[in-house]
Amino acid sequence: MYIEITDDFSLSKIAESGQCFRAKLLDDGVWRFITGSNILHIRPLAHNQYEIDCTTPQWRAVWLPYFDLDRDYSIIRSRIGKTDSYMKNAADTGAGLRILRQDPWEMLITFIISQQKTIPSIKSCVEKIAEMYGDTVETPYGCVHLFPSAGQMSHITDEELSQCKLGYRAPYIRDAIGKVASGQLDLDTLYSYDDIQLFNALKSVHGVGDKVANCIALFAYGRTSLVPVDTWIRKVIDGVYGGQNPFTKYGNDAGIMQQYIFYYAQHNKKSLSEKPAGRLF
DNA sequence: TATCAGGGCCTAG
DNA sequence: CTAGGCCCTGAT
Repeated sequence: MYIEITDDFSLSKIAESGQCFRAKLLDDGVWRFITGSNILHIRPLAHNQYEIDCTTPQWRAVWLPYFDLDRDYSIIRSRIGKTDSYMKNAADTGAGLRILRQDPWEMLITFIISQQKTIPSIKSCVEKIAEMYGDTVETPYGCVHLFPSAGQMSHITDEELSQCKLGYRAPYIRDAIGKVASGQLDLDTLYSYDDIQLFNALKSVHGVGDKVANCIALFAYGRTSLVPVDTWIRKVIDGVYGGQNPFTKYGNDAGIMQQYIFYYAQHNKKSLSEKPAGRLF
């Protein structure tokens, strides 16, 4: 079926944004996204039109919230003040990015893995886990491995875990599996928690620190006021903004600004030597 | 071939 | 509170 999306929406930028690691460009300009047991094939056409291979109820129930399409990102971008020129450049460059609402279990495991790894390395780990333990689904574009549930992963042996190239993170993953599979940590109930409660609950898992907890809260639970500070964001805060956090003043949009800047800094390293708004110095 | 840094976190002191 | 170690991969 066909749909129209008029707000900011770039599949390539979303796929390269460092928040999802399994999105893939297939043949014929078709993108594939996976979340939980849902698989979407989507092809951009002209005039904001997209061809998709799911039903209207599936689109509304799963993919519309997944892509955060009820939020108007172009308005959010337009509210960036002229005094914050670096932020404005980042948002102009990153226009089309969206904060995804992804599966919490997959994000918990994925962002534990992410520490001290490059994005290509994270992708290969996640893909390996899906191949080894996830359900297999046949699609017109080939077979897809879903990300395994905590229950499915609870049977993994230590030897199998080490095959996934997790390194020192293996015991962290083991702890996450144990807590979630046993019900000690119920990721669904966390939706009803406020930001602080959610943050603390996530940090109860071994290997989940401030940065990873913020990533899960932002990229799974849609907590857009939270800002994960990784090495790139750190470079921008220190090098461009003189150590002064530029995100807090954006309130509920702070996490979205973080995503524009992460994308901008990663794809345009020269930007790290840009001058910010003159008023800041 | 060698070296470095990577969407950090834990532990020891 | 801070420094050091960590398991491995992709990039240079």
